[in-house]
Amino acid sequence: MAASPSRHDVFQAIADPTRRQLLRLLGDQEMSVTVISGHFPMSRTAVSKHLRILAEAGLVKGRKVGRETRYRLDPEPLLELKQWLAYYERFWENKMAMLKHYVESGKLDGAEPAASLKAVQPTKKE
Amino acid sequence: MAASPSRHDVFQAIADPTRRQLLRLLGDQEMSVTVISGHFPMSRTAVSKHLRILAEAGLVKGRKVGRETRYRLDPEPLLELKQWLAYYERFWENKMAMLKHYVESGKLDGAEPAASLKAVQPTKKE
DNA sequence: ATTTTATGACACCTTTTGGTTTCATGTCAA
DNA sequence: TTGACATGAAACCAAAAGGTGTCATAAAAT
Repeated sequence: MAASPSRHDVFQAIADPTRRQLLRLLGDQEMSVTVISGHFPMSRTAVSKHLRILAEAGLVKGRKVGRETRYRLDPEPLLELKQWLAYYERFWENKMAMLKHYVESGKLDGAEPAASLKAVQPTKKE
Repeated sequence: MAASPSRHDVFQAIADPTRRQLLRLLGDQEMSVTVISGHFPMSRTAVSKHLRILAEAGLVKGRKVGRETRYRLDPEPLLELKQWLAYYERFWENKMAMLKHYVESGKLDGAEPAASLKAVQPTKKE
């Protein structure tokens, strides 16, 4: 499935639900592959391959302890994601500003703001 | 390629580099499919399918204007990503705390902190 | 020394992805 | 009305993803 090192980036790595679960699991504690596999409804081999992909992305680190390999989370690569996401902050700000405007001008009633966000930017006919 | 509505989530949507470029592009301004395609080295149809996936994830909205469809960014679903990411803040804090400890104990010199983060948690032999 | 356990490497299979080209349809312009 | 343009849908394809089972090997336990 995976061949050359670091063929997977953070974005790909977190795209899979199983791998996101793995990250959650490994944040709490270091665990061996077999123990980790116990938490998933798939084969140990499959889990192992997910771990490999996460490792390629730098999101987990494996450490050999006798005959077992223990994996743990390394959150550092998530910073890239955080930075990528930061770019879009300004758009949220815009949305909030527009929402505020609409609310103040009485075009929106007191409906739950979060649900209203999607409708804030009007689909203006041209 | 895609059949049922909303078969793609945000994590999958942003996993592809082309789609991330699309988001960047559509943040600045609303654009028609043909114009968008001009920015990419692939066929218009291919771009159109990426747009579809982004739309399924709610990240872009399409609006028909005469014979063309103009797409624009909708950053709202990125909030889910932001929340997911927020969970890992505490790990960064831990890392920073550990880094601070190491620096103060003189085990790390004044080397660039960002580059040192990966080495902060020592691979302790058991 | 022998056996069991933990893991990674392989070979293999099916589905999904990302891309292509072609075609049908709706809209705009002459 | 006729023709050009914009787009989405469909059929097709190669490669990657996600899974399986088997096997080889190293370490532990008996």
